[in-house]
This record gives sequence, C-alpha cells and structure tokens, in this order.
Amino acid sequence: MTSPGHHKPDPTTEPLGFAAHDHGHCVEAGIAAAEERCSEKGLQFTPVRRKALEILLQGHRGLGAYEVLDRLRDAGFGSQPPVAYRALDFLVANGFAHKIERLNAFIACAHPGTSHSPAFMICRLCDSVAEAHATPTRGALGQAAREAGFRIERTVVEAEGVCPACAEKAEA
Amino acid sequence: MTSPGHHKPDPTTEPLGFAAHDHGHCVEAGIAAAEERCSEKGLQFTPVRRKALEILLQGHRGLGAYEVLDRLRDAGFGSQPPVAYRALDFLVANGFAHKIERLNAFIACAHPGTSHSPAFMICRLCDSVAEAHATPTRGALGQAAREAGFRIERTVVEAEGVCPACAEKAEA
DNA sequence: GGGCTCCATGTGATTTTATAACATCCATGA
DNA sequence: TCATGGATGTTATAAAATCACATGGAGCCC
Repeated sequence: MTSPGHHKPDPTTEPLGFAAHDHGHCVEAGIAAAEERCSEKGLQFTPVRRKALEILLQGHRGLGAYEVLDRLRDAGFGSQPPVAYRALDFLVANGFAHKIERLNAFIACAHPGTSHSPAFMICRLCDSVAEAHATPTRGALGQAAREAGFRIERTVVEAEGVCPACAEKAEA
Repeated sequence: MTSPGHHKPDPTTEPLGFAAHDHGHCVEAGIAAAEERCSEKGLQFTPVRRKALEILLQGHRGLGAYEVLDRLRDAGFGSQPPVAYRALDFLVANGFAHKIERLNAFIACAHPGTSHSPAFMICRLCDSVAEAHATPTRGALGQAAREAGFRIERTVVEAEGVCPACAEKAEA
C-alpha cells in the first residue's frame, strides 16, 4: 500500500494536518467532545464506542476496520467484524469519525461538534491524512449540480498526493 | 443499496448526465475515441479491453467489477476476477473509465480524450451517475492544500444525492 | 528460423473488506 | 413483572480485490 523506502511515521508524534501538535491533548479533546455531544443528543457513548474513537484518535491516519477490530479485541471487546463495524458506523453516523473511501479506512473527525463536509488530503508516501473543510455547493461541482437539478446530500472529497514532510524528504 | 419502491431505470434508455440522449451513439463514440487514443499512444486496445469498455458504456452507471466479469465471461472471455480487474485497470489508467470509490464501481468516462479531474453525481435512488468536471486546485480544498504545502496529484470528488428524475417522482 | 523478451491473458488460491442472521444481555418503563 | 428496544456478541457468508504462476502470441535480434 505504501511505497517502499519510506518508513511509516510514529503516529504518536507525527503531524495532524501535517503540522506537529500535542497529540495526547487531541485524544482527550476528541473524547470529551464526543461525550458531551452524546449526552446532549441522548446517544449512548458506550465502552466499545469510546474505545473505538480512542483508537482512531490515536492513529491520526486512515485505519482499516480490521485494524480497529484488532485493537478492540486487545482491549477485551468482541473479536468479530461486526463489533468494529458497528462502533465505526456509530461514530461516522454521529460525526465523530469519517470514512475515507479511497482507502477503505476510518479516521477520527478533526472538527467534531461542527457540522461540515470533510475534505481529505492523503499522503501516498506516509499515509498521513489531514482533514479540511469542503464547500461542495460552491465551485464546479455545485454549479454542475444546480444546472443538472441534482440535489446534493453528501459529498466525498479526497485528494491524494504528497505531504510537505515527504516532499522535503524526497528532495533531499 | 437502492431504496425499495424505486425500480431501476432501463440503462439503455435512461439519462446520461440526467439528460436523455442517443445511447447507441455514445457507445460507438466512446469506443472510437478509445481506439484512436490507443493507436496514437501505442497502447493495445485488445478484445477484452474493448469489450470491457463496451460493457461500461452500455451501463451508464457504476458497474461492479464482478458485474463486468460476468458479462465478459458471457462474451467468452476468462471467468476469473483478474480478467475484469486487469481490463478495468487499463481503462482507468488511460482515462477511458473511472472508478467510483463510494460505490466500488466503474463507469465509462464521459469526456474521453480530454485530460480532466472527474466529479460524480450519484443518485441514491436510481443509481444513475453523471460526470462533471472538478476543479480541485480552486475552492476550499485547493486553498487548504496550498496552505498546508500538500501537493495534490489526484482527486476523488463524488456527490451523493437525488437526481432530477427521482426528485420529481418523489414529489408526485 | 531459433531463441529471446515483453506483454497480455488465463487459472487457482487467497486476502481483505463488509454484511447477514441470530442469540444474549440489560436498562427502561408500562 | 415482564415486554421493549438498543447494544453487544457469535457464527457464517458475501463482496471486492490481489497474489502467484502458467501459457501464448507479437516483435526483434542474431
């Protein structure tokens, strides 16, 4: 999946949005945000769901459902695919995580609490992923949709390329 | 995958880009364009590849690799998955078809010959798909990429929603 | 022509991703 | 108390994609 010659960054120290940051903080913040939103909306933020979100938050990259499943199993939860898929479905449905279609992978939402259309930048060399905001109704797609009479309900916007860190390494 | 109560349109008479059109024509045109481009670029437009493109052109919707495989088998080609995947890979690599990540499906390119970043509008009711042009470097994503120093090489832009025909039916 | 290489095709087997179907448990509340 | 609905768990299976290896033809060099 990843090119040889580039080793994977340590997910606990590497960039979020390609910029260094206090990683421990964003795990806590993500969990806290989810907790608050669930209690507001009467959703059950159960142990598996919490753990699944924690796993995604620690990853800061696209994690496959089966990777998440492995870690859930290690944490003492069920070991069969539906365990992971159901937790992930919950997180995605409620805006705490997103699915990256291009990678068949999941990632914690970088802007929880705010309703938004995510856009992702995926580095093909180190697999890091940054989340930005998309503005689907503006731009060429929005115009095409208006002209065609198509009602957009949801958008997938994913850019594949090279992140700044890998570009720098490649030059060197 | 599709909601019950909406029956699938006949792909031989239904919209391209949600507008009625001469379907036989676009199959021929698509094949002709591919033929020309292959001969220009020294690519082998072999029987399986041609047939695979024909199958996609006749569909005008996302077709799964295994649907394509079934039809290739019916046409006397090999019956194992790599047969379909290899033909599809060729078509995608050379711009004659696109993969729709959201559907794990393939569709013939609506603008063959021109180099472009496709954007798709996918009707969740009738599964029809229209292709538009994306302008990835403009808009919010392009700006985020420039700010982050991310080099975009390829984009996936897919909008899910309701096409005009289905919206009309739903009102009625 | 003989032999070489490259590419395309074919097949069997396997991996990866995702869902179906059904049982159990537990909190809620009539 | 005991229905009810949601959450979790398990087994089994479906759907999507790739690996590994064999065959066969087109072009080319000698």
